[in-house]
Amino acid sequence: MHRTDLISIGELAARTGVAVSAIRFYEAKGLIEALRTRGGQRRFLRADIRRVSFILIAQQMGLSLEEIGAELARLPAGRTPNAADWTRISTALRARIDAQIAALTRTRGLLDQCIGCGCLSLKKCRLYNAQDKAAQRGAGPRYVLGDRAGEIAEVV
Amino acid sequence: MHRTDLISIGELAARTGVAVSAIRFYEAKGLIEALRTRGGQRRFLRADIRRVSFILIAQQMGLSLEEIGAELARLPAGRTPNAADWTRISTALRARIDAQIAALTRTRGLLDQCIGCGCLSLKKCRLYNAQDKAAQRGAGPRYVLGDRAGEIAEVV
DNA sequence: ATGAAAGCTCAAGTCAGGTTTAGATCAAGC
DNA sequence: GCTTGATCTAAACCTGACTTGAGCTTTCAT
Repeated sequence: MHRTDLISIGELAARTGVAVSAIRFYEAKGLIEALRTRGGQRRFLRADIRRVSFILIAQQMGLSLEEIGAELARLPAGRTPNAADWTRISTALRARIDAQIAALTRTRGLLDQCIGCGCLSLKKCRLYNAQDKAAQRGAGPRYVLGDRAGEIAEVV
Repeated sequence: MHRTDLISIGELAARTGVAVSAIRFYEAKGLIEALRTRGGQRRFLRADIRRVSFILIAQQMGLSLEEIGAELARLPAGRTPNAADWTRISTALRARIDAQIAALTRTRGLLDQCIGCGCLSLKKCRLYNAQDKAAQRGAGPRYVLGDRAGEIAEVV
């Protein structure tokens, strides 16, 4: 069986469902590494499919690329994450999800009290004042609006 | 009682805990409106404190500024949201939060199955596939990883 | 040997939700 | 009247996670 050990960026992209540009981006960020052909094209190891998979899954769990990079960097010498690594990391992720769910549930409870109250007063509103915001992930910067709540003075 | 009807941007900022720059930003986005002094400085109605409060709370519930703007625009002639509006909107928000919690709970269940599995195979991984992130490039409905998944999952 | 497809680099653009900066002007207390 | 602090505008900058474009080069099947 002839199947080469090295795959092109296009193949890596196709097999992971990630755009070619994203793979270059990950490489630039140091999340993955590539060998080069004489002509300068990238060649990846098959194991990198797994590595990219790891990135995607971890990302879905809410880790930033930076955090993912930190996890990957912790592995010995460019090793691809294996089962043991995944267990360690996914266990940590579970805690994270638990916290997110708890925060949302708390918010929902407050919202229930708010429905029909209509106070819309920052001073009184327990919903607003609840410290835990729903930790939703998405595109763009999330500016944590932090501890300014103390400054909020009397509202109309 | 002398208390002016109109407040400066600084006072609005202080009373809502929002930065002055953010208030100008909201105005630019059409979320709030300001009168002007002869000299060109903004003057807000006291009711705008409530309006900004609405923005903050809705934001906390996960609405984007665009969505918030749409809600505000729906109110008659620059009116500030009142109790009835809030009830309507917060009821909708509750559904949204319910959905978020449901999604997270589902993910957590999958993660539990994943912990210790360590497959990291995009083809098999129900966690990843749950998110339904299909690869839309090129020909073929390759569900990522394609035919060589066995090879890839072999690390386990 | 050739022509299309895929790849390369580097710079810049995108979106959200703002903040920062610069230089000028306004409002108000003494 | 003067000074000080608040405000003004416009534009640039920020993070994160990428994408897009321009202009060339490499690879591969025929």
